[in-house]
Amino acid sequence: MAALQKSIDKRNALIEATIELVNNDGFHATPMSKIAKMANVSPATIYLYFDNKQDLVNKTYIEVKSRYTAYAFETYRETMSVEEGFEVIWKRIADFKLKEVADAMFLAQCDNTPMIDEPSRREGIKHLQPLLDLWARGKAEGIIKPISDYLLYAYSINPLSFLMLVENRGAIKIGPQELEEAFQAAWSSIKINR
Amino acid sequence: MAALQKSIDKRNALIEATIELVNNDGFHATPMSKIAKMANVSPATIYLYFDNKQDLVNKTYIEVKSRYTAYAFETYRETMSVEEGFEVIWKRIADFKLKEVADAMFLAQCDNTPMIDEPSRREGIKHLQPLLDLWARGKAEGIIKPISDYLLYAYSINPLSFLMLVENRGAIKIGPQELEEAFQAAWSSIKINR
Amino acid sequence: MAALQKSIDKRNALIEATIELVNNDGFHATPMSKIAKMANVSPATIYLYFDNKQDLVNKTYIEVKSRYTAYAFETYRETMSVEEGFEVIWKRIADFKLKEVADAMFLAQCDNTPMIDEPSRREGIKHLQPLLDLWARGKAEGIIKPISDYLLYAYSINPLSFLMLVENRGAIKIGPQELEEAFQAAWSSIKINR
Amino acid sequence: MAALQKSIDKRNALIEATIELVNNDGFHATPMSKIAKMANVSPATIYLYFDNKQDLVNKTYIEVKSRYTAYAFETYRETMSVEEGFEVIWKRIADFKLKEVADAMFLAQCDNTPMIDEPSRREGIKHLQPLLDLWARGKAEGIIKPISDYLLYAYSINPLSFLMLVENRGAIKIGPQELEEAFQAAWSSIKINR
DNA sequence: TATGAATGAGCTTTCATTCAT
DNA sequence: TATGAATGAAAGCTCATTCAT
Repeated sequence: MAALQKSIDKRNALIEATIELVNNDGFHATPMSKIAKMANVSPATIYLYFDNKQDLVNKTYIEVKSRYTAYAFETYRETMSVEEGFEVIWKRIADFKLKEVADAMFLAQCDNTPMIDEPSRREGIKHLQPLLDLWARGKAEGIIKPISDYLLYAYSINPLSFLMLVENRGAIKIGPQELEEAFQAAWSSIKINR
Repeated sequence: MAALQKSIDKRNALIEATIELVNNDGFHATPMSKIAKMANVSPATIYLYFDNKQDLVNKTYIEVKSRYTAYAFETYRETMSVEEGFEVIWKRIADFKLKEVADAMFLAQCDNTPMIDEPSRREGIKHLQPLLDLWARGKAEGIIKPISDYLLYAYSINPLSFLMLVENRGAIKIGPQELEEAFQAAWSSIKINR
Repeated sequence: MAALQKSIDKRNALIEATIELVNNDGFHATPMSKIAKMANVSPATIYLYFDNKQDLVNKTYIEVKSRYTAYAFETYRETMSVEEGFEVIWKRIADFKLKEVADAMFLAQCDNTPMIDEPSRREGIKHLQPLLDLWARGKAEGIIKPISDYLLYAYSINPLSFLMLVENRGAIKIGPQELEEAFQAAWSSIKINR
Repeated sequence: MAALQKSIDKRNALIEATIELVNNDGFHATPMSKIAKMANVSPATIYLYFDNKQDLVNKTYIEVKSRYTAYAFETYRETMSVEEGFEVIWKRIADFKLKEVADAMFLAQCDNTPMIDEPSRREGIKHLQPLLDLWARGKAEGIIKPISDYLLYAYSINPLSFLMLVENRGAIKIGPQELEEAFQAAWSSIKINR
């Protein structure tokens, strides 16, 4: 039990170190030895938990992506109306991107870079299903535009990544008002106008 | 004259090789020797045109970014109405992102990664001014929402990068219809509803 | 214990390889890879023991210089008379320079070249103090000329470096007779004539 | 004539640049391109005057060595007595080493380093003959010790190189008094005591 | 004679990975 | 399970030298 916990702790420490270092320097500029040092283990120990560097970063990606989706859907219930459901999910996602900055930046880098392999990428999207279901419901009810889910995502969810990045580079501050404006922009872009 | 042209050709070949290889493998996974080989020069020759690898990628970024903005604004005239102007610019940008795929992917990687240094990043944004001016006009005329330019960009322009990426990974095909839908989503998100 | 010994052995092998190769080819003409090969380690292993090439040569210098002074003063006792003391030290130095040829040549190159950094140079001279003390005593007793220690060194000790070099280039042979002549010349140049 | 002069000027500029740069950085740390730049010529031009880098430094050595000996013997006449002759030559050499610092440092580096090839080294000593002749005369007259010329050189001439070096590193200042003391030490070491 | 552009070879150093313990 | 020492391979970069002009 204690031994198992220690193992889990080490694995976690490695994942966290990977996130922080890759965020600062990028994947290839981050040596395994540095990750090991930050996680307080020997470089050789990494290979007890992961096959190689690519595997480490793939697994880190999947882990972070699943934290992201878990957070996104935690308060959402399928009984909610489409409008309410979307707002609940959207605000959780915004929350995550603005508060869990390290995780969010890591995902942004993974998603725009050839650093993650395809299988892991696919694994990462899996858990987005509840949002797709909500959209399907919204389309059926004539509330959401009948367009590709990718378009819906591009216009309602993805802008949050961009906003998180520029806030992080110090260009803007996203307060409650900006958040509300952002939500209105997101909703405007995908809802059907009557 | 011929000598000067040959120099320009070599510099260009290096820039193009950098774009293609960084797109495929990422910045750090692309060795200078590979760039040299693809540009048909010796590794040492790169250093006649650029100070070092960082300088090469910075200059490539600035070059690509300026191609992008030049293309974006080529058919836009300040005499156009806000609606017309935005549509013209938006469609040129969409065109660029979907046709000049290599350039667009390169920019996406640069913008989401710590691979470009700050001065070059700032240099890169400079040429976006006409769009900001148009938005200012639109806000004054009560056509565009009075919100931060970053928000406007996040919702009306940036989604195109995401769409380009997923199209490139083979997930979707952006045809004329999807483009029109995307434009409507973009415009909906930033225009004021009456 | 055995591991520690192996570490020390490797470090020593690297130091000895550095001396030999720098003697033959000079500092900059000696690649790290050649040093590694001669010490029977991988090039990367050098960097476990030394920060970089400059550090390797600095540390080698300090090591050799301290062997030199240790040898020079080993049989000297402060209870000896000035004459006896000087003769004892001088002959030990001569011994060292003529027998430990590799070490002596290495020092000659370091001392006449910008290849060692200043801090290491200063560190290297530290241990010459007993000779300076002996000279101070000699001056106080009216046996040694009251002139700068640098002058005393230039005329009584430094010529041995020159003789070692020319013997090594095959121009002369320093036998017992030449050594005695050299000692007389050294002593003549610094003692006060009555 | 003017063309010839220009050629000679370029050759000289290259020699002088070599001396200065090798003094500062050492032979191998001095790139041909830097020498070319300092001499205000193209790198390719060096190869019109010298076969390669080794040849350049060899020829520079010979040139500097011959300046040195020319200076040393300029005021000496074979009609002078041994004592007077030695003093005249010694003081000229001291003058040279303390005033033509760049030349003297360059020679010190060449003489203690494997950077000059053997033929050039031999060529360099040739012109020392008048001093050897003087010593032969001194030995015949019972004024100079009947010992190897190398020993005489080691004790009477070579110390000046050491003194020049330490003065140059800022450790001492060689004024008229120190010079006289040095001369006395030199003379003491080689003259026969009666 | 003189050049600037070009380069192949080789340098120092780093790093993902392994291995003896 | 855990490690620190070790390394082969490869990276970025430099430089003596050449070549087209």
